[in-house]
Amino acid sequence: MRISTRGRYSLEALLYLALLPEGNFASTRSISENTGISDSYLEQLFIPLKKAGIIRGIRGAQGGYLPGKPLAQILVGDILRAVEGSLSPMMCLVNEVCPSAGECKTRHTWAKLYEEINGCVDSASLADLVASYYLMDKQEYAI
Amino acid sequence: MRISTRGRYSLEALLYLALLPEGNFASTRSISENTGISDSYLEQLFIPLKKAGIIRGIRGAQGGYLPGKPLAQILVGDILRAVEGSLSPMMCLVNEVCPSAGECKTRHTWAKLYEEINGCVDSASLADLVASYYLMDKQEYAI
DNA sequence: AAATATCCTAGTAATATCATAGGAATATTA
DNA sequence: TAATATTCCTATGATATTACTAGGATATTT
Repeated sequence: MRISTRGRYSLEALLYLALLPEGNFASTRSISENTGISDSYLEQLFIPLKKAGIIRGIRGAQGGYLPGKPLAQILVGDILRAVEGSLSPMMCLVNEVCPSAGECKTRHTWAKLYEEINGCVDSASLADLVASYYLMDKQEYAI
Repeated sequence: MRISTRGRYSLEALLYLALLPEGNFASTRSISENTGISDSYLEQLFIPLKKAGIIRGIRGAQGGYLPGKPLAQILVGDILRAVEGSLSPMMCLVNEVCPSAGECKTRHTWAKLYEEINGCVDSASLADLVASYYLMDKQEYAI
């Protein structure tokens, strides 16, 4: 029941981009230096993130990446699903083809958990994370 | 972000035991025949479930397994945690030793998700699953 | 043209998952 | 008491997933 490093690194990298001054961008190299995430691994993660419109790449020398849309429109769940695939606790809920869905005694349990997970990760946007980062800096912050 | 077959099989097997007439028990062999789960794999899963008091084993010929306490006291979360370990989406929340917990910008996100997951799986007991199984049988049941 | 990036694909090492196998201990039954 | 059926326990192997690394093509800036 873990979020892999793909999801963790992606969220950390995106928060890094989100904290840049509006309109600025950063290369994988500089993100790597500031976050400790391998830059070649970051490149790999950025492919699906770009495809999902979550980041935008600027090619060529002095290029880099920046958020692909307003921070309030980028949900934590969007980032995680882009790099991790569906957050369903059970594959049978994703492949809509499960033949025994009708008589499955546990399907409801998984379906509810699936909803809760999506609801939770979709309840916060990057804008929210940025806002609570500034709060965190000013006052003592307990988890 | 998946529950593995350990969790899935365990819940299915326990629901099977829960649906037996009060006080009855079943061998891994018969559970296997009725659920399609490999019996040697079931045996493996039953070790931690027994340790957690969720099931009780009766040794010898004509032995078997039965729920270890009243169904209302066996939460879905108890079963899953027994065989899967912590349901935390991020290991750093479990090892309380994360050195950068203080300045971690994403910890709150994971902590909240962790709470939601535990809250969800702990909101239903085996007694609840049994009850909704009988409902499911009587009326047409949409997920 | 040289340098610096993104972009894209392949490969590899480590880890986790999903079992299977075999045997010891224990209880029942004949 | 012997045979049988079962839990109990450990080890091992196969497969899948994760977590990277490497290298080169393409684009842009200087």
